[in-house]
Parts: sequence; C-alpha cells; structure tokens
Amino acid sequence: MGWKRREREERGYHHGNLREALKEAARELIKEKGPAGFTFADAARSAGVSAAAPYRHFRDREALLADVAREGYVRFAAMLSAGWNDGRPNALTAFHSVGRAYLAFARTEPAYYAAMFESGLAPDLNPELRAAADQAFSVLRTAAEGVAAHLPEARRPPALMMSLHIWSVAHGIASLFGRGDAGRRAMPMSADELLESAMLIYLQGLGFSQTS
Amino acid sequence: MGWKRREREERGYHHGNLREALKEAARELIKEKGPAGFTFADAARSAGVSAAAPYRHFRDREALLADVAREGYVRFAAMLSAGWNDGRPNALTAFHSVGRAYLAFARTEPAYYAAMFESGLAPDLNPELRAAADQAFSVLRTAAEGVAAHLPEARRPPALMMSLHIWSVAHGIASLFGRGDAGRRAMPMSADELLESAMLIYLQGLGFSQTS
DNA sequence: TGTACATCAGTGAACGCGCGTTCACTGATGTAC
DNA sequence: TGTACATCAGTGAACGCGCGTTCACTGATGTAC
Repeated sequence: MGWKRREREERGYHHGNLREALKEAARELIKEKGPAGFTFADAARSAGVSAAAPYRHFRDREALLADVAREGYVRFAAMLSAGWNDGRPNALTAFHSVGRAYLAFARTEPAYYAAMFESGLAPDLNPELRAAADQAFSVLRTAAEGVAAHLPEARRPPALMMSLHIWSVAHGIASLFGRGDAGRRAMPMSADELLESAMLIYLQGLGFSQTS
Repeated sequence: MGWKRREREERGYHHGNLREALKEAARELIKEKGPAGFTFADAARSAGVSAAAPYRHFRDREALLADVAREGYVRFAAMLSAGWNDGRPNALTAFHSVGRAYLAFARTEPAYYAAMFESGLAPDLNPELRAAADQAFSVLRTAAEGVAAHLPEARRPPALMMSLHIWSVAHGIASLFGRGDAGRRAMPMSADELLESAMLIYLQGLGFSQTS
C-alpha cells in the first residue's frame, strides 16, 4: 500500500518505486490467480503503469517471479528463525514453534509460498535465489541439530535427514490443507494440530518421551 | 500411442477415439510444461485435429483437465491398493509398500500427479472427481487401520489422523524431491529412502519396535 | 544561485502471435425399411 | 441386399482478445560548473 493511493493523484511522470510496486502487484495477482495466472502486463496494469515500463526493471516475467520468490525465502528464513529463537526455552518447544511458523508463513503469505514452491522456478535459476533458499533451509537444519543434540550420541539421527523429514511433512500439510481458500479439503483437525501430532509421534520415535 | 501413428495415414474424417487421444495429449503436455502450460488448442494440435474438435467432447479446458485428474485418482487408488495388498505379508511391510507405491506413482506418472494435486482444480469440481479422490484416500485409510489394529487399544491412534500424516509426508517428499526433472534439489538420499526412514521413525513413535 | 546538459524512467503506438470460441458446413457411420 | 436418411464427429474460416516485446519519444531528475 502507499503507492496504490498515489497512483492517480500525486504521481507524476515517474513512478518513484516501480520495482517494489511491481513485486507487490505480482504477489497480489499470485494470491488471486496462482503463480501461473499472472502476466507481466497484468502486473504493470496493477501498478498503474504502461505495459512497457516493467522492462526497465526486470528482464522478463520470470525475473520478476524469481525476485518475489527470493524475497519470500528471505522472509521465510526470518520467520522460521524467530520460531526457533535459538532453541529457547528448550529445543523441543522451539522445534514445535518452527513447525507452527512454517505453516503460519504458508497461510499468511500464500503468494510468497506459491512463488517459492509452486511456480515451477528452478531453485538455482540464479545465485541470489539459490542462496536465499539455502538460508531458509539452514534454519531447519540448525533446529534439527539442536534437537538431535539432546539424544545420546549412539542414537542420534543425522540432522540433515531430520530436517528433510520436517520440511517434507510441513510442506505436505501446507500444500494439501494449509491454504486459506483454494484447494481446501474437509478436515477433522487443523493443519497446526496435524503437524503438531505428527511431530510428537516422530520425536517419540527418535527417543524423546512425550512429556520432556 | 497407436493413434499417433494413425494420425496422418489411416485416419479419415473421423478420428474414432478423440476423447482418449485428447486426454493422452493433455498428459503429454502437462508432463512437458506443467498443468498451467497446456492449452485446449495445444491438445487438439497434438491429437492431429482442428481447434474446434475438442468441443465435441469436453465443455472446456477445465473439463478435460478434470477428467485427466479423475482418471489419475483411479489409477492412483489402484497402485496404492496393490501396494497394500490387503495387508500381506504383514501390516507393517504392506504399509511401507504403500509409501513406495505413492512415490512410484508421482515419479512415473508426473502428469497425472500434477493434474491431481498441482493444477488448482477444486477437489469437488464434480462428483466423479470427488469420488475418485475419496476412493484413493480410502486406501490410505484402510492401510492405516490395518497397521493401527496391531497396537493395544489404549495406545491406538486414530486411523484418520495416521492416514493424513502419511499422505502429508509422502506428498511433501513427492513435491519437493520426487520428480523426474523439474524442480529437483540436490539430495543426500533418495526420495524412497527419505520416506522409508520417516515412516520407520514414525511407526516407532507409535510403539512399533524397529524389527517387528 | 542559476543554467546547461546527461541520464534515466515511463509513454503510447505498433507488431505478430496464439488462444478460445462460434458458425455453417461436410463427410462418415449406422440403421430402418 | 440395397437405399434413404438421420445422426454425429470433425472442418476451416472467422472474430475479438490480451500478451510479449520493440521503438522512437518525452518528461523529470540530478549534477557539473
């Protein structure tokens, strides 16, 4: 917002912040119509600018989409990291918070999530995108390590495997059940409860007792 | 195939099996370009027929897509069911087979899988689609019940919850890592190994010992 | 402080393209008799 | 068995539309002096 209001009134020949406005428009359009249903021309129109203007800021539609995805990964990493909170108050509690943060991101930022995981973008389209994605994943890995460290060394699972497990189940739940409106299926429990229960059983399988 | 070869040679004015040919073309196009990147006109072209011909068989693009998804669910249910094999030789072994069957379907039938889960189709667009999807899910549920039955009643988890867990983790793995080419990420282990290990830990968390 | 000028962001017109959809049509198939 | 006819599947031309992209342009901004 902000720029929306200035579109017709104050704004003169120069937009002033078109790059950001295009990304915001792209997110809005992705939220409404999915990552496939947004076009470069659409984004330009939403930003109140001619169809040729976006070319001053992005090479093409894919470049815009990639930048939205990159920004999404950065915010995603921040949100997961806040959930982990350096393992406070304790590793298990923090681990569950990471799971909730994952679903919360998918729910509250469906456009970012779709750009990141459902747009068909190659994860290593460009180094910035790759780096942002890796950074987000590394939060999961750090959390898995923090949890695994509480198990005796002999029974300690590889943290990388653990983080892939948690990523998979959270992504599965987010994809199948965790969206605001589109593609929702009838459910006997919430996405959060489903992930929480799966994580509890999983952690118990690793050797954590229910209560600790 | 079959019809492909007949396109130019034998085929006269009537195609003879256009409905099926369009679905086959749609699957091929979805496999190549994703569920968003296929058009009605494209499918007609692939089937060697004019752009107006598909309207004799499908109301629009969405109806064609929905029929592909429906057929996918039917085959998916059959594949999962074969994996379960009525719980033989024993429930745990059969349960793991179901997981492998899930990933095998996503891997070998990426077009069906995409139409089913990544096309943005509403699951209850029409009753046939809904029924086929429910039928596939019911296989997972049956398998979960078969496994849960081996636990003492006091510690028996709800089979519906178990089946949602297994569906989520399998779908997450399939989406993130289980595809032939598109969107693959570097991995230290195969999708099958990842699911197998997650299921083992999960089952242990439910109270099954590693060996039984 | 003022002026000249370079730079840059956005314009609007134009283009070719492929899609979705409609239409009157036509050729093939099957069936009643 | 043959013939007339209804039915149906596919044709091809046409339409409007929106997209992507290029282009010479123009108006605004900032900076050197």
